[in-house]
Amino acid sequence: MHSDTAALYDYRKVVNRPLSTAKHEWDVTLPRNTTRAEPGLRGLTESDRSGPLFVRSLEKAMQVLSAFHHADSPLSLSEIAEQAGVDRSTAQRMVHTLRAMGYIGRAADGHGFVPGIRLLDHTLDYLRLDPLVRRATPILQELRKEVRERVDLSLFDDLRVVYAVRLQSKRQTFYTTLVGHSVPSFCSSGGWAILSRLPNDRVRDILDRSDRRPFTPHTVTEIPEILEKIAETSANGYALTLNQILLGEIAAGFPVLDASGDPVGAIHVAGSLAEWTPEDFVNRNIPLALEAARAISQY
Amino acid sequence: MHSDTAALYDYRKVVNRPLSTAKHEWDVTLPRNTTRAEPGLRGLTESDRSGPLFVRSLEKAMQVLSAFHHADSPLSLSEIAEQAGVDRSTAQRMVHTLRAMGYIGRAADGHGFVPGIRLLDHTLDYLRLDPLVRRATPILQELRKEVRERVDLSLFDDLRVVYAVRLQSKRQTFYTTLVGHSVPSFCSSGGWAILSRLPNDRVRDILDRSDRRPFTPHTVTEIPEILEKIAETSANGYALTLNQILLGEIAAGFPVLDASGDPVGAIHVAGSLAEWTPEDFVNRNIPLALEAARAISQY
DNA sequence: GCCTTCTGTATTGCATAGTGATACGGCTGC
DNA sequence: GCAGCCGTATCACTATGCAATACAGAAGGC
Repeated sequence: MHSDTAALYDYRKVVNRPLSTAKHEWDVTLPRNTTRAEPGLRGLTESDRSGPLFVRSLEKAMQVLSAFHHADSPLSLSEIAEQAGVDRSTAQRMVHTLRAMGYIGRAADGHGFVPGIRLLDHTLDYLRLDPLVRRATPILQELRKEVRERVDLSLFDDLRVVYAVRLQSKRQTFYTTLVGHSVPSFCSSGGWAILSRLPNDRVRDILDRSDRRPFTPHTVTEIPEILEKIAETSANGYALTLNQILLGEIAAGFPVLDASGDPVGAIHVAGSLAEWTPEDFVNRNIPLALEAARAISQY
Repeated sequence: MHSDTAALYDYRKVVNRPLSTAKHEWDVTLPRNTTRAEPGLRGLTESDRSGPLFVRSLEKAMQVLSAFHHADSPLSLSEIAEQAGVDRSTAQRMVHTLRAMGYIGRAADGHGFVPGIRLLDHTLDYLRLDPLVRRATPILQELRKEVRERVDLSLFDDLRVVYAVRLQSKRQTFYTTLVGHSVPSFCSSGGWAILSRLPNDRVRDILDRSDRRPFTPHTVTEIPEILEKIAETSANGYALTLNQILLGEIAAGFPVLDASGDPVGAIHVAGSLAEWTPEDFVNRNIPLALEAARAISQY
């Protein structure tokens, strides 16, 4: 975990963060800031960024691709330029090149651009090569057979956790099926599970830097309260969240550790409060999931 | 569908295709060439590639990222350089930059590089913004409730179809859960379903350009026979494959059409020949899936 | 033990490759 | 009809990315 702190990059400085404008179908089923979590702060400072090894045109290209992070429909060239913080000419060249390679496509109606299917090839590479995903997948499938609820694997990425493997239950919303979706560490069951295995100062640092806007009226946003929850999690060996990200959702998170005992991800079981009392949910699902999390961990 | 044929790019000319060396766990459960399908031929010719709008450094960067397509473990800089067809210095600069942005990470043991988690952000963008994925997800979930087998949505990409939504059954292998996985059009149920809605010369062209190596002893590889299967598919309105990609697998594929009637993807139902006779499989699952495919189509 | 061969990282002068202002024709909507 | 977008095309300038080369540390052979 400490290995990569040298190469850091705060991409948020260069990618503008416009307010998300809710207007599409799933916005009514999910609080509109569900996609809010941002990629991990990597804080490569100006010094590294101006180093002779840093390829600025590539940086711009990735900013162009990232313009879609805040989009909810196809983007025009000017919109891409604006979102990416580059001028129209640069956007034009980058889009042209990315399009030639399949990383950007045209929208179905011919107006505007959308992410290209070739991106999914890299998704596969990531999932295939990640040792955690490799190890977890069969175990998660076993677990899913026993507990008939949603089961996920999420990966720790600083202020957020990113869903990498998703096994569905019958009740689903759009976002709860998508790989790549992420939620903040500070208020998710996976986040608490991971934070509970991190040193205190690291936890403080993460909470301090987190954008702690609530997802539901019940989202815990005050640091003392979060710390309390994390302490509970630490004592129990798992995290239990009610109504934190989604109203009516109950979720349990279990830390997954690497060989040196550092948390690298979490597995989750999530159900509906309409079907479960918290007690039943815990009694029924926790033991199996705990066992699964231990089996995946290498510590 | 015909809109984007101007921007073409044959990335295979620049990315070497080494033989895949099987040695990891899932290679024993799957034929080793299951990942063989290559990203769609986009054949941007030298003319476009040397145009003043084409950013060569970006091309090299993406080739570097694509080096992982043929990897089954972390890659060293030299390996990346070799796979990507660039010199070590270029690989160094690209890796440095991509790493700073989170698109490449170090392997857990500190030796070599692996794809970075930030790639999953773009996965999410792709899935969120693709109209087909949006429309299909809830319908696929409905369908999954009825037929208790594996249900997928795949997207047409020239010589291959790419899995974008995957709803599991109890019996699973590693690859059958991963988004981004792709299989050739010429021998998959989704591929046949799509080809059955394409004009004849287009089908011929695709078959001619396909690398038609068999996946199993039963894979249909001869063009006349494939054409026959496609004709059947066309007559039935769905494709039925036995042992084509995976031994013991039976799969049905259903074309999904866009507003102008062109096929843009397919949905699948897949089961095990150990549990189903083909007749039962057809009788039990086809009607529901056909209806689902129609509901997703916009034609 | 030493020697070879890998790793990943760092430096530097040169010219090419990317830059960005500016222009154009084709839509859409007022 | 004009205004304002869209995506595309051109071109002179110089900043930017290039590739050869050098380096320290780890791994592996013998």
